[in-house]
Amino acid sequence: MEGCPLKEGLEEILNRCSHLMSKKGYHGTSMRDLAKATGYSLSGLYNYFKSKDELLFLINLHGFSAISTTLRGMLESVVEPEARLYAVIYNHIRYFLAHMGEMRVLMLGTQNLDVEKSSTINGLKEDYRIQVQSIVDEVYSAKTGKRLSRKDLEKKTMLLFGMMNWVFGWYSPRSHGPADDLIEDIYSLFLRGLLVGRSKLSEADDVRRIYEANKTKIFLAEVN
Amino acid sequence: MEGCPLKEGLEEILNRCSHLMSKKGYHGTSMRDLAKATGYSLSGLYNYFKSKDELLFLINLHGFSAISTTLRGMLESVVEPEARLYAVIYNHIRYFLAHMGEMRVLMLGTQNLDVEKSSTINGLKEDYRIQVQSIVDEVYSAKTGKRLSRKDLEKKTMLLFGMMNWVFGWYSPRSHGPADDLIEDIYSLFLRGLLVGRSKLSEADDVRRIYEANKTKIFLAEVN
DNA sequence: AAACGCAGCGAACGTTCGTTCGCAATTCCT
DNA sequence: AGGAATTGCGAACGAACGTTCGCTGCGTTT
Repeated sequence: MEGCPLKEGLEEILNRCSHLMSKKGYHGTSMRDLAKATGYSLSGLYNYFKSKDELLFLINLHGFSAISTTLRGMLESVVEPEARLYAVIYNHIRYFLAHMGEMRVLMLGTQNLDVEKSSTINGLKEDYRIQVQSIVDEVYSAKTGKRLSRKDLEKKTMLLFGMMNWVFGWYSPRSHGPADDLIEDIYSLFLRGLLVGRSKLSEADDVRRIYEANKTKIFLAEVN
Repeated sequence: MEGCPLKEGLEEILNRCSHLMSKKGYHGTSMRDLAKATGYSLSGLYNYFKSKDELLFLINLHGFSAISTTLRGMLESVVEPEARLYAVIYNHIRYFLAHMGEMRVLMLGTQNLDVEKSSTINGLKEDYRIQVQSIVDEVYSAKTGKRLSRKDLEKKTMLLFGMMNWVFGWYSPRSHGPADDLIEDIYSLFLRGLLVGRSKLSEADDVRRIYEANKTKIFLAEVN
């Protein structure tokens, strides 16, 4: 993947804009808000991107390129399958925490973009997913000698992404300890859970029956 | 928790509105869009809620009350710690999949609501989290004889929520198989990962160093 | 039968939205 | 030095926003 540096000043603008958008959402953040937050005038912003859509596109482009590129760089120097999995998680969480606003915007999706822009982003997203997925594949094969089906591989990988992406919603170093510990938690939980086979629960059928029986009685909590 | 039925017709309105909002976001969905989707006129909608804010509040209120209530109901009939954990996951995923739009809106958060409304919602959210967390506590104690620290307990619980909440972004029965299998995947991965202790990786320090060395070289992908 | 309250609507309100335009200042290239 | 491109801004545009108003039916109560 080729690279080109960002226009002078644009990266800082993207940062501040992501930060705002991550709180209020794309439509909830106005160009006037963005102007105020970046220190530019409303019309002055249009020297850096030619529409609000393009701003969202640039944030997504920058984010996915960056996290994918740093991962690729790391993997060049790491060979052990387990260490490669660790590197994936380390890179993702570290980048995530250092760029909360940006990553939050990426998570909100690109439904607002036109087809061309959003398929460019989807391509990058897919590339990154494949990178991570192939590491999961590697580590599973190396440790068990068996191979996961594509369906299972995809599912496990997505569970890993779930754990990693959800941290934005709850993690604070102050109450949950250093990020490196969090990374090790995710690594341990995922790796152990991945390698140990599926565990059947004998009461599973009972649970299902109980759910079906209960699900009709749904009420709205009374709010005085 | 007391309950009261919803105003006639409101539940259907909430459903359709959540569905729209889950795609475009709160600010991205206009009252005119909602009117069109529900079949009411723009002004007619105001007979069911007195502002767009209140609509978002009602969706959140209904969602969190429902999932929390169904869980409470299930847990009354399930005693084995492992089965209780299974019930938590089963309930969450099943409800999630049956109410994708609503749940997606809940995930987007309540930053747009005033302080009173959003703290009501945060209370419900917290209640639900505590329910789940105490089950994780139970199952860990029962199987290991030890007790997790509050910090660790919170972290593990949040990793579970991450796996469960992220499904909205990728799961489709057609390509990933039946929901019951997904539920068992999450259950197995989480339970095994939870019970097996932390696994130290000897190369962890190397990975950290490599990340630090690489992270300065970030470029924007070239987009012809 | 009269009075009332409720569900529903079209039209309009004031505001805010994303974007454009014309023009000044600065920087860059030759 | 001088023209061209870039960076910046205030003012204004039409469109879309959430909400309100006054009115029409309609079912229920008195």
